[in-house]
Amino acid sequence: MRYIEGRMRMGKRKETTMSETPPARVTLAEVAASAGVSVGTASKALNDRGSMREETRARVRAAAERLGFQIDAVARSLQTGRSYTVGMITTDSIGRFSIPVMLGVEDTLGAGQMSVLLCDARDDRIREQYYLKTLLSRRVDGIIVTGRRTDPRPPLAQRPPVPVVYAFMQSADPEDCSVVPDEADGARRAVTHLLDIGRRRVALVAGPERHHSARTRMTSALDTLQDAGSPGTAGGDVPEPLYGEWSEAWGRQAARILLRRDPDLDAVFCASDQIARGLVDAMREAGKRVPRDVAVVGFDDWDVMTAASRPPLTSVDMDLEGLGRQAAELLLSAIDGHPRSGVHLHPCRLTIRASTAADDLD
Amino acid sequence: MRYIEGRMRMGKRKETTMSETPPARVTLAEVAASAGVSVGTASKALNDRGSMREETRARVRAAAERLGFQIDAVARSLQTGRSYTVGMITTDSIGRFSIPVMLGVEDTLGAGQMSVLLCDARDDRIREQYYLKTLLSRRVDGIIVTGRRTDPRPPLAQRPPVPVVYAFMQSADPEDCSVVPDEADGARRAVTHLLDIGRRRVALVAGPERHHSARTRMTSALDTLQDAGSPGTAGGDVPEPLYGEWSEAWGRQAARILLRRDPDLDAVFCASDQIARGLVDAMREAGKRVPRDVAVVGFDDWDVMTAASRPPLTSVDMDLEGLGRQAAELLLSAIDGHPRSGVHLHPCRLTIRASTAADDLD
DNA sequence: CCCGAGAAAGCAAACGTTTGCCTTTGGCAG
DNA sequence: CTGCCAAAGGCAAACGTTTGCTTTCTCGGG
Repeated sequence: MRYIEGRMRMGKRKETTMSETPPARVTLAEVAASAGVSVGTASKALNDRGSMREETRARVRAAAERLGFQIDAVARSLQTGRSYTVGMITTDSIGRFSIPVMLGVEDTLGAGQMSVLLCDARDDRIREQYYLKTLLSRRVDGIIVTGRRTDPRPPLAQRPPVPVVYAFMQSADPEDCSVVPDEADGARRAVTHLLDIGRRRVALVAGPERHHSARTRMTSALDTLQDAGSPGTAGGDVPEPLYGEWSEAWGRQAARILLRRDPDLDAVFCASDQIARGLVDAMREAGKRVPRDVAVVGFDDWDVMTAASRPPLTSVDMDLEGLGRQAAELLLSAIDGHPRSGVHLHPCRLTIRASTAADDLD
Repeated sequence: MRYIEGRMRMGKRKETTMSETPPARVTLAEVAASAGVSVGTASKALNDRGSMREETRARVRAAAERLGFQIDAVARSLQTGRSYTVGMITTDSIGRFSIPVMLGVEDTLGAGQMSVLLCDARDDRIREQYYLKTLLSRRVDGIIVTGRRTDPRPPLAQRPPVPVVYAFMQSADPEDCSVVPDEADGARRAVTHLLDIGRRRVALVAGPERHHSARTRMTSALDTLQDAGSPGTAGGDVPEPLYGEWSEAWGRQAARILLRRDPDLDAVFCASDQIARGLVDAMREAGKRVPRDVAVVGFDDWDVMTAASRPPLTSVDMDLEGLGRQAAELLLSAIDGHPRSGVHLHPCRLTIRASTAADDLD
C-alpha cells in the first residue's frame, strides 16, 4: 500500500517520461530465492558468517549482485541495535572553525561505513536537548560535539547512553573525552621560528584577554621567549602582550601602538590571521618592510587571509581537519568498547610563507 | 545480550562513578503495560489515531511521560517505510557557499522533525555514487544536492527513487528541481543602486569569464546600464567588463587598469567582495576617495570582506540561508507528493554600507 | 554396516513499531 | 427483554534483517 503510493508519487513527478525502471526495493528474501537458499543462509553468506560451501556463498553473492540488492539499513539496525550512524552536534552555528573539524570527522567516519547526522544547535541549550533526544531516538552509535571554541563547556545535559567525544571544544568534565588543538604548541612553534630566523625583538598581539585562546597563545609565546632568553622589546624584558579584538582593525591599531613603543622591533606574533593581516597593512603604510624590517606570524592559517595579505602570511595551522579525524577515531574506538577519556591535545603545524621569508633577511 | 554488552561497555567507560541510572531503553510495550492497555492501543494513543476515550489517551500519555518513553525511530521507520531523514550531498568539499545553504536546509528540515545525513562527496563521482547508495540503503525520504556553483551539473547518476532538490547548484536536467540564486537580479540591484545615488560612469569587474556566475552578473549589469541609458565609461557607450580572477590581487590590478582607461569613473560594480576589496585598497592607494570619488559595490556580502574593507562594502547578498530554506521546503513538499520541478530563482538583496554612502556625495 | 562428528543449510524467534481487522462492551431503541 | 450499532480496545501480521539452534547431509573410522 505504502509502496504503491510511493510509486504513484514517482509517477506523478515525472509523468512525461515513464521509461525508467520502477525502483523496486529488492529484499534479502528475493536474493535467497534466486540463489536457492534460505533467507538466513543468504544473510550469513553476505556477511561472511556461519559456515557454508564457498560455492554457495558465491552463488548468493552473484544473485545479490544480479538483482542489485541493497541491504535495508533500517531493518538491520532494528535487529542488531547498531545504526552505524553518529550524531554531530555543533553548539554554535556552524562556523569557520567547525567546518574543517566536521570535514575531518565526516571523512574518517565515512570511511568506517558510518553516516553522520548533522545537528545545528545554534548556541541554544533547548535545541541542544531536543537534538540529543532525536539522536538517541534514532539510536546513534555515538555523538560528536563541536562548536565555537571558548572556555570548557558543561557536558551534555542528560548524559547519553552512548559514547561522546568533544571536538575542538572541551567538556568541563575531565572524565569526558575531548580533543582540542594544542594552542600552546602552536604559539611556541611560531615564536621559535621567529627566533630561528634571527629576530630578537618580538612583539605579541592577541584578541580579547577574556578569550581562553588569546591567553593561552600569549602565555606560551611569552614562555618561549623567556626560555630562549630573548631580550624582548623593552630592553631585556619580555614584551607585554597587547590584547584587543580578533579584527583587522585592531591589527592596524596594534601596529601603530607597537611602532610607537619600540620603533626597532623586528618581529610580531599575532594570535590570529586577521590581526596579522591588519598589522601587516599598517606596517607597510608606515613604511616598514615585511619581512625585511618586521617579520610577522599569524594564527589559524586561514587561506583567505594568508593569501590576500601582502606579503602572504606565515601562520600557525591548527590542523582542524586532522583534529576532526582524531576525534572520529576516538569515537570509533569508544564505540568498539575502548574508550579513552580525558583531554587529547592535537599538535599544530607552522606554515611558512613570505611574511617571515628567511632569504629576505639582511 | 547485546543490551547487556552495551551496559558493560558503559560500566567500563565510567567505572569510577556508577551512580547514574542505567539508561534502559523503555519500549512501547512497557508504556502500554504501565497504562494497562495493549501495545497497539498505546501506539494509537500516542499518535492520535484510532478512537478511544480521552481518558485512556491521557493515561497512556502520562505513562509515556513518567517512564521517559522515547520512540524507537528505527523500528518506526521499518514499519512505516519513512525514515524522516534526508540526505544532503555536497559535491565539492563543504565550502564558503555551501555552509549557509546547509544551515538553511538544516533549519527548516529540523523544524519539520527531519534529520539530515551529511555526505561530503569532494568532487568525486565515485564517492557521490557511494554516498547515494548508502543514503538509499538508509531509506532517506529525500535528497538535497549542493556544492560549488558552476555550470549546471549532470543529475545524480542512478536516478533515485526519492525526490531530489538541487540547491545553489543546478541540475542540467530541467525536469529536476533546482533552486539557485538570481544573480542577474543581484547585479541589477547593484547597478540600479549606483545609478540611484547619481553615478554615471560605472565600470564592471568580474572573475574568470569562463565562470557562469561572472558572465551572468556582467550581462545583467550591462543590460541594466543600457536600459538606463547610461553613458558608461567610454563616452556614450556601455563599458567593457573586465574579466580576471576571484581574488583581491585581481581587484587591485583592475583598479589600475580602470583608472588608466577612465580616470573620471565614479563607480565600480565588482562581481565578488574579494575583487571589490582589492579594488578599494588600490583606489585608496591611488588617491581616490571611496565613496566620494568612486562608489563600489561587491557581491556575496561576505562579512569577512565587507567589514574589513575600508570603507565597509556595499554588497549583493544572495541570501543563501533563505535559499537553503526554500530548497528544504520544496523537498518537503515533494516528499508529501507535491513536486514542483524546474529551476527556482531565489532573489538577492542589497546590503548598503559606506562604500556607496549617499550622504558622502558632493 | 553402523555410528558419530562435523559441516552445511534451514528454521524461527526477535528487534519495536504500526495498522487493518476483529472482539467486546455499553447504550439505546423497538 | 432482545437486538443492533457504534465506540473502544485488543490481536496479530508485517516491516527486513540477524542469529542461535536444529536438522540434514556427508564422510570416515571402528
